[in-house]
Formats: sequence, structure tokens, C-alpha cells
Amino acid sequence: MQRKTRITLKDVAKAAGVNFTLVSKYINHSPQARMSEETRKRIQNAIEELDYCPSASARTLRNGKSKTIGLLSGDLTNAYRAHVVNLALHELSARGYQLLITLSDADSANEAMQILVGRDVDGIIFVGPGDPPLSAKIPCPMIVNDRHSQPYSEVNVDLRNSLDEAFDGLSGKAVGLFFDNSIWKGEFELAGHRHGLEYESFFLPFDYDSRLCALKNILKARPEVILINGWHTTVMILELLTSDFRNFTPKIFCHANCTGEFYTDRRISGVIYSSGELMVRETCSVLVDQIEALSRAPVKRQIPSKFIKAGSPDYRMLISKHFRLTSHTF
Amino acid sequence: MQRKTRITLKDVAKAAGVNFTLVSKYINHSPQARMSEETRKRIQNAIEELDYCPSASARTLRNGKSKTIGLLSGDLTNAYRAHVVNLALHELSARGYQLLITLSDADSANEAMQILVGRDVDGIIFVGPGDPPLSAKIPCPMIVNDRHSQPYSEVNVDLRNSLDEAFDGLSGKAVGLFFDNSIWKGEFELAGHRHGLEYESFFLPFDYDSRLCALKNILKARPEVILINGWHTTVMILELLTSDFRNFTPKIFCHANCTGEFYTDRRISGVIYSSGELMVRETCSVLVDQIEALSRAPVKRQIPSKFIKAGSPDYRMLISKHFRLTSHTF
DNA sequence: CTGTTAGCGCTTTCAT
DNA sequence: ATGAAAGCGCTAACAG
Repeated sequence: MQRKTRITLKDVAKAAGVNFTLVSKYINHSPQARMSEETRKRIQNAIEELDYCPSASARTLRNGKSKTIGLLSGDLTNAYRAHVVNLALHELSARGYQLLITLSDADSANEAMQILVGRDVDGIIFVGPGDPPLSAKIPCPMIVNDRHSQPYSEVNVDLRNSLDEAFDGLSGKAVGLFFDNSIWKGEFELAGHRHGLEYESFFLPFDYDSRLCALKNILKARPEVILINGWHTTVMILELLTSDFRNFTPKIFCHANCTGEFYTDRRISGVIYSSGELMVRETCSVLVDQIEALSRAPVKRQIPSKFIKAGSPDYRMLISKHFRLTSHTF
Repeated sequence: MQRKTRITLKDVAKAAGVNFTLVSKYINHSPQARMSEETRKRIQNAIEELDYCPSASARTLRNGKSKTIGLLSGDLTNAYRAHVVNLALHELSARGYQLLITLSDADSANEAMQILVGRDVDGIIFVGPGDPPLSAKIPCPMIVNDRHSQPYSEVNVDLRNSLDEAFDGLSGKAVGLFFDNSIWKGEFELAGHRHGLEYESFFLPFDYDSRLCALKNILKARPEVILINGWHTTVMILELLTSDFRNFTPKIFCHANCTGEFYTDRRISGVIYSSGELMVRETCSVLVDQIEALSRAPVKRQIPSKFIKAGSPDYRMLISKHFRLTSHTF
């Protein structure tokens, strides 16, 4: 029961008894296009009759714009990424864009990028893992989060004040845990030094087993303060403390933008909070703006953060049986 | 630092000092295309030099094939769907296809489908929720799981034997819980009748609250045997039994293809198991085969299932702290 | 072995 | 108000 070939403008035009360029005008400039009511109606009918659906490829070829955004991401088995993708899908479709997803690990990022470029994407969102490839060959805007992203746009979190609140009154040895190249590392270090802490940053490997091993070694040094970036590493640290370091009770802070069950853990002293939803929304919004403004200059945007002490009223919103990106903004 | 316009075949041809159709030949028929070694080398160099990347839109327009598959899915916030998408992404990219995802709820499925058709997808995977729209207007193969899918291809689970094992020796009132239109409903009913059970099927709403309400009503009737389709509903039933029906201990079976923590619950009597991974793999494979064979006739495929009694050695593989699609096949 | 040509479906510019 | 023509980048059929 399927059509052999697709319905084209010409088919519609023939059915409506007009020239096919008129149909194109009707579709693209509907109210403004000046044509007789008669024609307008005939075209509309023909379109509905035939269930005409314009070819995106032809439009892309002609317009040089695909209305598609590429997303480079690691495994969607990771709840955080799945939620980010989900939200991005919603945001972008509301703006009239489709999302083309390529999965990649740190090694295959370049290859995946090639695929996106080949597919004529108008912009790229890089969600990792690993670092984004060099920009030279990328003919469209790209936005990168939580990375040193020199030539690209980025959405960042303004951490300064909340870190100051978190570090207030602390002393001794402190460590910050990140993935490679995290753009947040710098702010954490500055804050550590401002408060006279003996501060050190660590980059963790993505791989679970290597990460576990790295975390063990870090815990062995018994830092008084541990600052953890990300939800998953936080859970790992809590598990390690339970299994291998029962008598060790450091102050734990995490920088997070999602809800979860682990926040009920009494060993967490507080959270550097930012809205996960806002982060994704801003990312999509910045990228689309950049595409549509045709300004290729990288854009930097910051979203606010807030320190939430364990047990405070705001802290409760972080606790949920299910993983979610946080939505609350201050 | 970005290029103003994309590099085309002609750019490469000019750089290599040959006609652009030769470059096309080189790219598409590399080893077989007969041309001088000299030319071959010059073209290869030019391609690398310019970092040429063929335009997918132009190819799609020309070839009538986009090497893209559309996926219609509900929210990726649902772990099951996220895992399905993740696996599909891997499977399809290995076959040279990209995946274009459109999120939809039951109402917007038609609209979402239009978008995919407009984007010239070569095939569609319908993951729900809700029912797939009528086929009339879909110009490409489509595959649907767990639904009455009359004119479409489907991958189904061969349930007969495992249901017989599960029902063996049972008697009394039994209920089966599904989502609308589940294609599995029929097999469950047949099995129920074969074993002389007083069997009834129920269709549950997707929405959490309405579902909870429906489940409560079903439990009020105190069926001796409860057969649950799907992971999430199973968890809901267990929670309800704990909270509202403490003295009620029905025999619970679930039909599942994922791992989770809830299997440790002693109230589960056994699982109608099938491999979630196999299901997705077959789905992708059937669809791609159909696309490439250009056979438009719907294809039906079955994968095996097995009854796994709670506590048996196989049962252990279902228990995992993290949600995963099951991979084991028998 | 290499080059010419047509055309996929669409939008835009420029006639009529 | 409507139509004709060009061309986006590519491939395949056909000449040279």
C-alpha cells in the first residue's frame, strides 16, 4: 500500500492546476504571498488531498540549512545523558529543529563529528565524553559544556559565591574531583585558595573500574574536605566510604544538577546546586540563537548556582526516588 | 576560523586536477573503479587535504535513500526506552544508518511521523507510546513492537511454552496486565484458558496516577495469579501490595527483558524471560533488511522466551543494581 | 580511462 | 498574479 515515489511540489501543482513555484510560495510565505484566493484554496486542497510533505533533503540542499542539530554523546545508558538528550529533544523541536544523535567514546569523537558534518547539521552540541576535537574543520557553531572549550561556545555555571559559602569555616586538606579538563576545576581551585585550604584537583578516568581505583587512592590520603563533581562519582565515593573507609568521615560536598536518592545520605554536607534543566535549555537556546544570527563568534553564558546545606528546606527538593534533572532556579 | 561554504566534489576535483565525476567514482566505487593509479592518488590527496565530506542531503536527493532511520518514541526519561534507543543507535550505526529521534505522546504520533517522512527516513521504528498511525501515508517500511500492528512489520516473542510452564499447576482467578493493544494479550489469554484459569486481561493507562488507580481496583478483586507486562508496572504492583494490601499474597509473574533490583522481591514467583537486547537487535535488523531488500511486505519475526522460576540459577542474572536490557539468550 | 549531461525536489530571482 | 529558469551537490548513464 505504499507509494512508489514521494509526492513532490509538482504533483501538488498538477493537482491544483497551477505552476509548482506558486505552491512553493504558498508553503513558504503563506499569508504574505500575493495570489488569488481561488489559487490559495486550490493549493491548500491539493496539499491535503495528496498529504504532501516537503523533502527536507531538497530544502537543505537548496537553503544550505538543514534545521538539524547534531548531538555528540556517550552512552544513553547513563541516566544523566538520557535526561539531557530528552530535554534537548524537546527544546529543539519546539524551535523547529530535529536532533541527530551520534554516540561516541572519547576515541571516536572525531569520526562521529564527521558524520554530523556530512549530514549538514546546522550546529553541534558536544556532551562528551572526552574532549571536543579541534575546531578547524567544523563548519557550524558548536557548544560544549564542562570542558575547556577555547574556540567553542559554552554554558557555564557561576560557582564563586556558592563555593565561598560551602568553604566557609573549613580548613585542612581538600580535594576536588573532576573529569578530564573540566572547566570548573579552575573556580574550585581559586575558592580553595581563597579560604586557605590545602587544595588539590584530581582528574578521574571515565571507566568505572579505573575510576574506582583512582578514588580509593585519593581517599587513602584522608582529605578533610571532598568536593565531587557529578552524581555518579558521588555515589561511588559514598559506597567506598562504607565498604573500605568506615572510620573516615570527611566533609563531602557535591556539585550537582539532578535529583536522586543518595542525597539522603547523612555524610553529605551540602550541595553546590545549579539547575540541570536550565543548563540544557540555555545550551540549546544559545546554539539556536547563534545559528540563526549567523554569528560564528563563540558565545559564553553563565547560569547561577546556589549553595544548599544538607538539611535546609531547599535540600529536600534534591531528594527523589528517581533520577531527574533539577528544575528549580533561584 | 570556519569555512564560509562547504567543500564540494568540484573543489576536490579542481585541487586534484580532474573532472568531478571521477572523484565521485573514486568515492563510491573506490577499488573497482578503473582509473590510473596516478589519478587515484591525486584524488585521495585532495580529499585529505581539503578534508572533504560528502553532503548527505545531496546524496539523499539523488539516491532517494537517506541512510537514516526514524525512531518514534516516548520520553527518554524512562530507562527502558533510553536503553532501547541506546542499543538501536549502536546497531544502526554499525549498519551505516543514522537515527533521527522524534519524541511524541500518544496524541502527537501522527505529527511526529510527518516530520520523519519529511526528513526522508528510509524506515521507521515505532516504540510508542500509543498506537502507530494508519499506514496509508507512510512511504517506507515501519516496524512496531508490542502492538497490534496489522500492516507493519513486527518482532514478537514466542510466549507459548514459557507461559505453559508458568501456569502449570495453578488454578483460580488470574489477571494479565498490559498497555493498550499489546500484541501479547492474546497469547496470555490462550494460555490462561488452556490451564483452566479464570483469566481476564486488563489494559492499563500510561499515565502514572491513572495507572496506580487502575491497579488498585484490579488488586481489590484479589486475583490468585497476576501476570504483569513490563518492569515499571511490576514495581508499582509490589509497592501497592506493600502499602495497601499487606495480607494479600498472590502469585506474581512478570514478562520482562531487563535487569533490576526489584527481582529480589520474594513475592515474585517467576519471570517470562526474553532477551531485551535480542529484541532490539532483531528489530533493527529486520528493518534494515527490509529497506535494503526493497521488499515492502511486512515481516514478522519471533524471538524465544523462557520461563525462569524465582530462585533458579538463571534467575540470578536478572538481579542487578542497575537497570539494563537483558542480553542472555537460550 | 576521462568528461559531459541530466535530474533528484526545492527556493529564488527575474520575467511576463 | 503567475511562470520560466537557474542551481544547491551529487550519481549514473552515456559519450569520447
